[in-house]
Amino acid sequence: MANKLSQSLEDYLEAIYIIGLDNKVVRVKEIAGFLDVKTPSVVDAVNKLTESGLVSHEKYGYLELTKEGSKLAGRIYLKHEKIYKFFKDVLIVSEEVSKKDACKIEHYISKETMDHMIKFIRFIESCPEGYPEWLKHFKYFLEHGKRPEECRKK
Amino acid sequence: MANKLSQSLEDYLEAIYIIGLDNKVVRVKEIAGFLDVKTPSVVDAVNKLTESGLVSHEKYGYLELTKEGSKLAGRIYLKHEKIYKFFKDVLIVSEEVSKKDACKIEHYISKETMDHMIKFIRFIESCPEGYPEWLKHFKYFLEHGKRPEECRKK
DNA sequence: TGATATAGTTAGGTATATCTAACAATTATA
DNA sequence: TATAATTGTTAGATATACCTAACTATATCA
Repeated sequence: MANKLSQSLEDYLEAIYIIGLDNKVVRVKEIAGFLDVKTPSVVDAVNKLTESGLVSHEKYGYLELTKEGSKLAGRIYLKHEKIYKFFKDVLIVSEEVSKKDACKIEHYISKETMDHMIKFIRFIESCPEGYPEWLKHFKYFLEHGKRPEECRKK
Repeated sequence: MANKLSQSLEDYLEAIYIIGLDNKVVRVKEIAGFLDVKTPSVVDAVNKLTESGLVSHEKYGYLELTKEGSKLAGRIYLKHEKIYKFFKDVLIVSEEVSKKDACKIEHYISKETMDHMIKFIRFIESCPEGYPEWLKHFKYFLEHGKRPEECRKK
């Protein structure tokens, strides 16, 4: 049914989803604030999403995701969360930058790469020793530009 | 001097750089083939890059990167290479998909994340035991959906 | 060297995604 | 409840990045 969305439309859809998560009513103005655009841009985008059957919206009223829209938005948001987590917890990137990069990259990463990123996180979390030694070493490597002694002399 | 380029213009600049790497003469038609667009699109883009001082191009003649253009293109290409390598060698993603994703993501990744990715690769390569045990385990985890025995019983 | 093939350019069109300014509907309040 | 404030919409402009079709320059070779 719904064709592939542009980056921009994915952003609008995701914004509606995220605003809705806080049990907030979703309005055009909210979305504009969230995405830092003006309201006519939101109206345009929402019209397109409505035509695609992803959003329902009566004029001057509130906005809601359809079942299909919600499913798709959820999938986009999940990607966002996982990429964010990967950058922050594996690559030890600052929260702020991890978030910013995830916002962009979520639109472009393929299924396979996403899948492997998720499995990498799961791999780390399944470490029987808790936080993996090697990841501690990577942290050290980042901070000091070299491996810790215990590691190098092996 | 040169303002930040759009994704599209970065792609054109990088294409010129890559075609040039093979000691090939760079022509409009080559670029069109490389990026899978038509020649008028290339002409448009090249005009913009010329105006920005990144490319020199006499009408109906060959194309060359200026010093500045070459430097910038090299930086973009380096990102591409590193992201590709990270996906392929760390996340064990197929070559094809790693390449495709790197092509997109190179335009959006921030300095910090890029830097940490590069350091992660360097971290792995500096492993005193050669190919790290934990990375072998991740490979196993990917293939079997669980950690290898030796790892779990610890 | 003149005809033809190839490559490059120009002109003009389409789609997306933004904006401002003007206007309309809804909501809040004096 | 009439008026003002807020929110949403429409109309029309701009910029990017493509495209096709028509045209022009350059290169090839008969």
